[in-house]
Amino acid sequence: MMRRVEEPPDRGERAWALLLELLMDMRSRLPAVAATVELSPVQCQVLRLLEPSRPVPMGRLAETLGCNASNVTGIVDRLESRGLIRREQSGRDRRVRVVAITADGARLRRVIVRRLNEPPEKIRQMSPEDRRTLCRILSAAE
Amino acid sequence: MMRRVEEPPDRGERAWALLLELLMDMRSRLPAVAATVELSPVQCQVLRLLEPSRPVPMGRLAETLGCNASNVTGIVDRLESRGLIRREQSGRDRRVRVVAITADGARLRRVIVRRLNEPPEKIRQMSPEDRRTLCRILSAAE
DNA sequence: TATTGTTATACTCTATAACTATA
DNA sequence: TATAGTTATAGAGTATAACAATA
Repeated sequence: MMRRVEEPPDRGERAWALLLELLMDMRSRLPAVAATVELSPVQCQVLRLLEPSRPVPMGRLAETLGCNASNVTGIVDRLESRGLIRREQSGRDRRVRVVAITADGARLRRVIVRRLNEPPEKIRQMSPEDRRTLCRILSAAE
Repeated sequence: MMRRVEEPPDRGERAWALLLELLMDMRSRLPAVAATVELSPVQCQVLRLLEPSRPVPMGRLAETLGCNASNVTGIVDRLESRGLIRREQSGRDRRVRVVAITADGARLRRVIVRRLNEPPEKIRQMSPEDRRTLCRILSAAE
């Protein structure tokens, strides 16, 4: 039986395995950055998700974080008690509450985003051409 | 002043920003897979780190997980009480304890690895050529 | 009736500090 | 003295189930 050596059957397993490795390596990055601003990893993640002037409903936060809705209550409580975010009423549906970032929150958010965006060693060591190619592929995958 | 439009100054920020987006998206993947085998995310991660016949010292686990050594005690306690791993003495230095995976642990580990390795939608949708290129670039970055 | 967010509960993760046993 | 791992403690994250307000 012939084996096609040049192109083994693959639905993306190998590409994903390599990305997964990177993901696992980077798993301690968010906690590390969060610690520099005295936030927990999830709190940091929520702040990052809240673009200024773009309030997000609690339910959607739970979805994005992949956690139970009841947790969001506590996470938002703690961020709100530090004045970084604010709960607001959403127009139509009076059951829905949205979370908006405050001025203080936005300032801290900029610090967080800047630190998270600092590319790790592995990326910096790539050739400019590989980086461009990587950008093209990942942009297309959005 | 001339601006080089084709190649803006960049130490990998954009490539990293795109990867970071993907990684943040994938952040709920480990918890999801962990839940299917009734483990916590860290417990799942530890099991994944423990290749059969390759015991790992507690201290190195703490390092890899990016957490305090005292946490590893509890995490290892819970995995050990379920018979998935075993603490053993390390040869030379009698202060060091290594963690080895059991037969039961190895069986569960295979399930975990198989589920984690299932590539997500974004990867599957890439063209075979893009996937090959991605593999090449990421492999080189190891 | 179904849905959004909250509360109560129980367990896990986390860092800090103090401890033990080795080195 | 320094290091590897443990214990105690306190705060945060997590899921489940029961609940209030609204749809």
